[in-house]
Amino acid sequence: MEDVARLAGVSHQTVSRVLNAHPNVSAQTRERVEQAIRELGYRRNTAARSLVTRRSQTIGVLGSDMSHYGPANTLLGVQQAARDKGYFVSMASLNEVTPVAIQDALEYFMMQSVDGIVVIVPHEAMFESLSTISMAVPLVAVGFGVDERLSVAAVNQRMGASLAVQHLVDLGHTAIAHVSGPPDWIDAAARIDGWRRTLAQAELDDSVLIRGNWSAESGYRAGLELAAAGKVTALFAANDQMALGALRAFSEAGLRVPQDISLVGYDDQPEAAYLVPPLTTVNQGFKELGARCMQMLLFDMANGHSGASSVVNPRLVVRSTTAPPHTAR
Amino acid sequence: MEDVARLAGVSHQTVSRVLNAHPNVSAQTRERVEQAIRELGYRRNTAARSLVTRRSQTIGVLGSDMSHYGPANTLLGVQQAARDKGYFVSMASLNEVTPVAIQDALEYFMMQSVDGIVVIVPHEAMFESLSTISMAVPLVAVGFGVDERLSVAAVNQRMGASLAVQHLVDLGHTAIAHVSGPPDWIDAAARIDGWRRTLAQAELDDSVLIRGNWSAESGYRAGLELAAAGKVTALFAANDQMALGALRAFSEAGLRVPQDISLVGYDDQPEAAYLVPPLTTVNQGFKELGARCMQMLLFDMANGHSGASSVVNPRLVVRSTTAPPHTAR
DNA sequence: TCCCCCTAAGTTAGCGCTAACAATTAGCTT
DNA sequence: AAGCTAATTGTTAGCGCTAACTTAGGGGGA
Repeated sequence: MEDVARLAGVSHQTVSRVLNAHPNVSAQTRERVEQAIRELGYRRNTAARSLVTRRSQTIGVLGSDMSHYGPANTLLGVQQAARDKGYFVSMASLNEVTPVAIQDALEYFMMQSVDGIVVIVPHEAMFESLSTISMAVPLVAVGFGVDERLSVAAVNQRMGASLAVQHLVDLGHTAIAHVSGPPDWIDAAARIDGWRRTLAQAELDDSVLIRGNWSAESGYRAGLELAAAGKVTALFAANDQMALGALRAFSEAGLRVPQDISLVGYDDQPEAAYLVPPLTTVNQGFKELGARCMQMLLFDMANGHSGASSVVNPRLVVRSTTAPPHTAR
Repeated sequence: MEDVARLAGVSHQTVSRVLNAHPNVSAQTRERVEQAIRELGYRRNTAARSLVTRRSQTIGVLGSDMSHYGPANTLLGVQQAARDKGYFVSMASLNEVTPVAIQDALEYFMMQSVDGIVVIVPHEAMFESLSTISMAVPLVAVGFGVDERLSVAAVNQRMGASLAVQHLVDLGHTAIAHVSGPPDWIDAAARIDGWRRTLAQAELDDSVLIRGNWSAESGYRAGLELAAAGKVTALFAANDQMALGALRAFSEAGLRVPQDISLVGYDDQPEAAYLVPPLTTVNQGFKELGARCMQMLLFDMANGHSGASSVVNPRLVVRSTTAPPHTAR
């Protein structure tokens, strides 16, 4: 910085002011300094800066199940939003969701003196751990229910499920099944709940619930089961992969989609538009979720813990796997 | 640190010595200091430490395609290894593999003054970009071929493919097909090559190559195609998902696995053991890969750029989808 | 016994930056 | 024209740590 100052013929403090966009620098000086910075390829030393400002410009992201579409994309969304806001992202991932592992990971972030933490661990167990821990830095949890002890950013899963189911109801379906994710996943539970409530509101039967595990395989098995029973005209799958499995099962069983049975997925994975037929599904907007996370975290970092929540509304994407029941060819 | 020193009745430098495991501290003093640290819950300030030592204890991990099994698990492996070695992990992910995006991400890491960089971008295009860039900090690339300009840690994909194909050859198969990944992925190309070479060595035909895209869907289509043609008795799929798709296609086509057709996957994803029948596949050892990455990076960080390479050998996991051709029931 | 050396501490300086304050200049107002 | 304000720049101190140097106390060999 001293070198830059010398080259620009100013003091190091003026260079600092230029870098921090301080208002009281004349346009001419600013230009000279910027020129010198470019010329020398100067980069500010983060450590020195952190030492005096007492912020690291780093946020910690704690994750688990990163091989799944939801968590992986939430991480990407948060990462992108953080980078856009000038923050660095440090990550730690949990192999197992236990209090000890969580504690360790948080300790690791404290050692790094992160300015804030985002938690992407979509299990009920995490919520319990988190709500008993008192944190030294702001923390935003992704996907949990509203709770004043925690700042939360989430996609409204119940609404997403409602959107899907209501769409089927509106088309005239009266027997609508659901293949769910593992119920210890918060999102899976919320989607089951949304499915159930929407059916209740329409005074329809909610007895056909099949427990899946997110895999195409489990969707396939569910599809086979439903085709054999022949009791429903529509299926709401808790993710696109299970929908894909079901699609195959239906085709094997000689059921045409959507003429004989309608199908709605969840996630709007890129391939959803390219299935045959293209899958009606629910888009969760992970970019938006990531941006909201950062926004909340920045707010909490500025004003202290808020316990607020920010809910992103999912969007139904209607493609070709849904139609009124028993459509003539 | 001053507080700790006061409580332990020593100078702050002695505290520093204890924290850095300096030899010239008496056991008794060390104990007193450690006690004081525990009592006060003291944590060393990373920024101050970085400022004087000129290292950030942070490595940057540049990734892409994090929704795929390989990249995601490599990231996890590197992350774990880094944490074990006392390093923090900063991540940046690429939405598109272009020189500009790569340059931006590397610049971002330089701003953070990372001590080293790991690149997990399994595309040919990345290799070209990287080998023209000269880096200010050590960089280890994952999965590229050996090249003295780059330090590389990789799984020996050709060997993995060989293991799979040789296993089929040893069982007596003479017509062995391959469903590959997209050929701009380095791993996909290497597996094709391994398949081809092993067949050549056994003087077998390598004409049945089907280009897949990693998805179960593409494996399914390949399976259908092969079943219809009826020319091969074995299929080597470039990942487990495609193997899964093929498995279903074979079953639809009335082909029994392994009696009528043998199948080998690649990746050894957790679910591979639970397919029906359990899938013979190739295990890549991402933990080991991550550890090797860190080991090389640490070496390069200590001794300057090495251009060395470290190759992890994959392991064939024989389960139930492979058998000699045309086995009687 | 004396001196030297080795061990276990303490003291000092400075890493590169920003905040707070001080100083200078220019531009008004009266 | 004196005096005041505002805008711009410079000077100084210190963030919390480690490296390098300094000091104080014991042994052990001559």
